[in-house]
Amino acid sequence: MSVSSVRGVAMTPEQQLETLTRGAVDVVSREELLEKLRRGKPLRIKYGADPSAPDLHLGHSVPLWRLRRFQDLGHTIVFIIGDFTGRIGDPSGRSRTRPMLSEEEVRANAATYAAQVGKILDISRCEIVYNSQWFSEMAADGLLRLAARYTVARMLERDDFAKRMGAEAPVAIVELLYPLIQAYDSVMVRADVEVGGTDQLFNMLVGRDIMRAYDMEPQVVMTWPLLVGTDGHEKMSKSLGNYIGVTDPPGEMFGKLMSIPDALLPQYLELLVEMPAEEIAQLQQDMAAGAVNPRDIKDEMARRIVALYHGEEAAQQASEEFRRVFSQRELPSDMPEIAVSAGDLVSGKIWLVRLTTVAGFAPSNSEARRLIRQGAVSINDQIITDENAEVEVRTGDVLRVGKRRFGRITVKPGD
RNA sequence: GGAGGGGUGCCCGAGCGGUCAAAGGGAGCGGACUGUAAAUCCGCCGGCGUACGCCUACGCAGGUUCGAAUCCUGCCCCCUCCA
Repeated sequence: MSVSSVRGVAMTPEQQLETLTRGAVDVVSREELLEKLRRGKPLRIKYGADPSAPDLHLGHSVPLWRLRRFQDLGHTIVFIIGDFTGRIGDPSGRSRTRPMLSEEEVRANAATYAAQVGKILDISRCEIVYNSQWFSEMAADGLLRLAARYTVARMLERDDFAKRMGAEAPVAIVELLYPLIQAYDSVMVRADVEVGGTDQLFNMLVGRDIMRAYDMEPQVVMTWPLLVGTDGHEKMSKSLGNYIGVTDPPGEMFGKLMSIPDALLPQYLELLVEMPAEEIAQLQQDMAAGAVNPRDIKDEMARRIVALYHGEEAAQQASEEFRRVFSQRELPSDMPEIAVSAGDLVSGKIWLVRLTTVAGFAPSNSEARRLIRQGAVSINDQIITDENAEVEVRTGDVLRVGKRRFGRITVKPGD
């Protein structure tokens, strides 16, 4: 068997280089990568995972799909679960200390993580290692020896340290250590290549220096752009709430993809469905000229992306459902049930504010009142704006709040 | 160790004894317009069952005062400069 074949088609090292680096922002360096490929042995490709946030989103998927190319070419993906750092608790983010994770939590998160990564990579062919394996045994002298290999000045060059210092925001000592920790991982797994988002460039480059300091051949570093989130401005991240999770149900994934600003389309087409640059350029022209409706491009793209994670059929359904609910303003075919206890009804009626909060469509009565006053709440398409309204409900009635919150009421016998 | 600056709502930021649930901006939410796009416009934006009422809130804990985000004391935390 050949290490350099895709579906049986042999590739020369030069062709591999071409495939593997397509769309990359940084490759440090192409020459070194080519050299490694020429040796004809499977390369070890490192990818670091944070065990505190096991929710994979499309932003993560960008480097992961590139790892998939490596895997298809017979190379070995090495996943490092950063449980050591996760257990210490990273005080960065300046507002609150991240919670420390117990060993069980880390394991559970890692398992979730692996399951999600499995949607993109063949996980059975990946090596999964925990960095606590070596760090929990490293004594203070080992850490000091590692720290001695790097200088403060070089560490402070890092963009976000510089920015935070400038903004008078705190930078904890351990944060300076993080790049070293990550770099040492590269030493321990004997990485040939490390890939990540452009925000990881600095850390990964430190990896090269540290590997040299430990007399190893430095890893090749490759970065891909950070995907911008659904808000159209910030990078996709869970904490900003602008993310599309790979485990989002088809309908939700589809809807989120449809709601991205048009300006994001070229980037999404390139990074998520790997549309060739010429095609993207052509589409942009057509859109500018009004020859195609961006909505249709989005629909096509959303279908392709949903299909990657949920299959063709689910993708097709999501598209049709979307059209039905949002274009034609019909009711969704599937709505969550709102259970109302008969005991909550007074002669068949319930306070609308209460109904809204019970349904989970508003976090507080005050919020529910606001929504009602603003005309966002309807029952069976009847908008009700009286916040004091007592409404009659029967099983089967549909409560709607805003554009996208729907529920079908079920009256349960109760005390 | 010394000197100085600062901690306000999800974020930024004004307020510096009453008229403060706290200006302004951002984010978010709702409505209009649409393609669940962008832009724009209007409205909302701590909680409490129906309330010119009550509770919670301006780092934490006390105090002064009829009354404190605003003054005083102690503590915690951040930043800058010097050592």
